[in-house]
Parts: sequence; structure tokens; C-alpha cells
Amino acid sequence: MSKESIEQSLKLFIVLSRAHRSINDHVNTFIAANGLNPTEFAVLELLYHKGPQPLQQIGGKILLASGSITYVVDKLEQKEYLVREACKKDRRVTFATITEKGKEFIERIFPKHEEQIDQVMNVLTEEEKATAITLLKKLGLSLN
Amino acid sequence: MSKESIEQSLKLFIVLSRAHRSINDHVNTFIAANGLNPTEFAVLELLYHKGPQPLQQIGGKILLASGSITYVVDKLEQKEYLVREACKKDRRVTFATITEKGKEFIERIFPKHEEQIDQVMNVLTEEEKATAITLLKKLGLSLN
DNA sequence: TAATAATGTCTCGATTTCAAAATTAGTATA
DNA sequence: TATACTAATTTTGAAATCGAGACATTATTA
Repeated sequence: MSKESIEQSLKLFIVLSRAHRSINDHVNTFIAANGLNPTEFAVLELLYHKGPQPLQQIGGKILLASGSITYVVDKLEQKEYLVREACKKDRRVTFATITEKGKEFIERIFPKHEEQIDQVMNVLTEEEKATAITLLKKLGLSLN
Repeated sequence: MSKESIEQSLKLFIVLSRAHRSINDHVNTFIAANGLNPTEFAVLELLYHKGPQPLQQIGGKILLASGSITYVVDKLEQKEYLVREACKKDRRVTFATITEKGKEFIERIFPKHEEQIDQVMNVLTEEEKATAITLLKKLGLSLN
């Protein structure tokens, strides 16, 4: 654990934070221009791709506290992008289901969202992307 | 811009987000255990390493809106980790300066903070860290 | 020089998030 | 079966952040 090693680690932390912030700002600006915040978008995307979900599962998947789920789901329900549906088997559970309007929204927005990300990531070659994925995966796993 | 390329880009976005979140949660838990939030810590570290700063410069460096700077500097001033000082040359300007108590705090905490980060980053070899730094730098720059 | 523009900080209201407590429903135990 | 435990959701209050506007000061320019 030399001094240089620590400095490298710190530098890596900084460039990782900057890269993340930079990309996120870009992506979030696009999402905001379409009337949602990043969390709302994440929830809607989840429902679109994985089907109806119990509220609690949503919290688990996008890492949100239970109180926040209620809030975000309320917002999306007001916008008519999803509906709450009671679970018949277990009356404690509420499912969130994407509506037609929600589907249309995602289908309209998602391709551009992907393009935005691709546009940024394409400063790297395919090989560099593959390398970055491998390294970042290790970092993401290093704590669990 | 093939289909595979976009998928790689999306995957990279996801692993980048996860890595960042994972590391950040780790680091923030440590900082919180010492009574600060990440932003307060960032401001204090900036003042420690770069000396007294006009409030506005702080906002520029850690990317915070002007209203938020006022708020964070208030918090740190209440904790007696910094003081506001009027600028004599330009009476619009206020400097934030770290106090002795603030210095002691950073000197006590910072080495452990570095260790925390190093501990996580050391799942990578030195060479891998260097590679990651190079790639992430490109991503961070790709938008400005 | 006087008017106008720009700059730095603060205030205020709105948004988003969390954590803890409350509520309601289901499960297990004595 | 009553009683306590667990689970899912909502409510509530606090914290953190932003953006727009207010205010004082400084800079520019006509």
C-alpha cells in the first residue's frame, strides 16, 4: 500500500466521479426536457421493460427508500404514465403498471435516450468500452 | 453506430453508474459517521488544500448553485469548521477560510478517507487503475 | 459623469430524497 | 383463537439542492 498507489486510487476516484457527473448531467438534461426527473424515468423504464412491479420491488431495484417510492409513483400516476393496482393475493401489496400513455412516452423517448448515451460513450472504441466495462464491474462488485 | 455498439454503450453507462454509486455509498457512510455530509466534506477539503476561497469559486469548483453554497457554508460555520471573511478589495466578495478546528478535523479524517477509497480501488492492479483513469478521463471530457 | 450592465451573495419557494413512525395486512406461536 | 411478529405502504418532518429574484457593489459605456 505505497503512497503512489493511494494517489492513483484517489485520482481514479476523482475521474470516476467527474465522468459520472458529466454523463449524468447530459442524460438528465434530456430527460428533464421531456418532463420527467431521472427517478421517474428509471421507474417508468423498469415497468416498461420488466412489467408490473410491486412498489417494494421497485424500491429494491432502483435503490430508493420506501417513502420515496410512494412519492415518485404518485407523480407518475398524476401524469397518467402508470396506475396502481391492488394485489388480490396479498392485500398489503400494490402493483404499479405502466399505462398506454406511459408506453408511448417510453417508446418515443427511449431510442433518443440511448443515442445520447452512445454519443458520449463513443469517444471510446469498442475495445476500450469493453475494457472499461470489465474494470468498472470489478469496482462495482468490490464492496458487496 | 451499430446495434451492438449502442448496447455496449448502455452497458457501460450502467456499470459506471453502479460503480460510482457503490463507491460513493461507501465513502459517504464514512463521512456521515464523522458528522458531515459529502458536500460539506468537499468544501472543507477544498479550503484545506487550496486555502481561503471566495464563495463563488467554491460553487464553481464543486459545482453547486449559489443558494446551496450559502447553505453549506452556513452549516460549516455553525460547526466552527470555517469562518466568513469580507474581502477588502471587493466588498461584494466573501471568503471562506478554514479554522483550526476545521484543519484538525480534516487532518484526523482525511487519511482514513483515502484508505477507504484505496481499499475499494485496490481490486484493480496499478496498471488497471492507470487504464481506467485514461478511459474515464476521456469520458469526463467528452462533453465540454 | 450618469446610466446601464455585470457580479457576488443571500433569500425564498419548490422539488426530491430519506428515516422514523403509523397503518394495515398477513403469519406464526403459545 | 388471541397475541405477538413480520411485511408493505403511506405519512410526516427534516435535509439538501436548485433556480429565480433581491440587493449591494463594481465595471462598462454612452
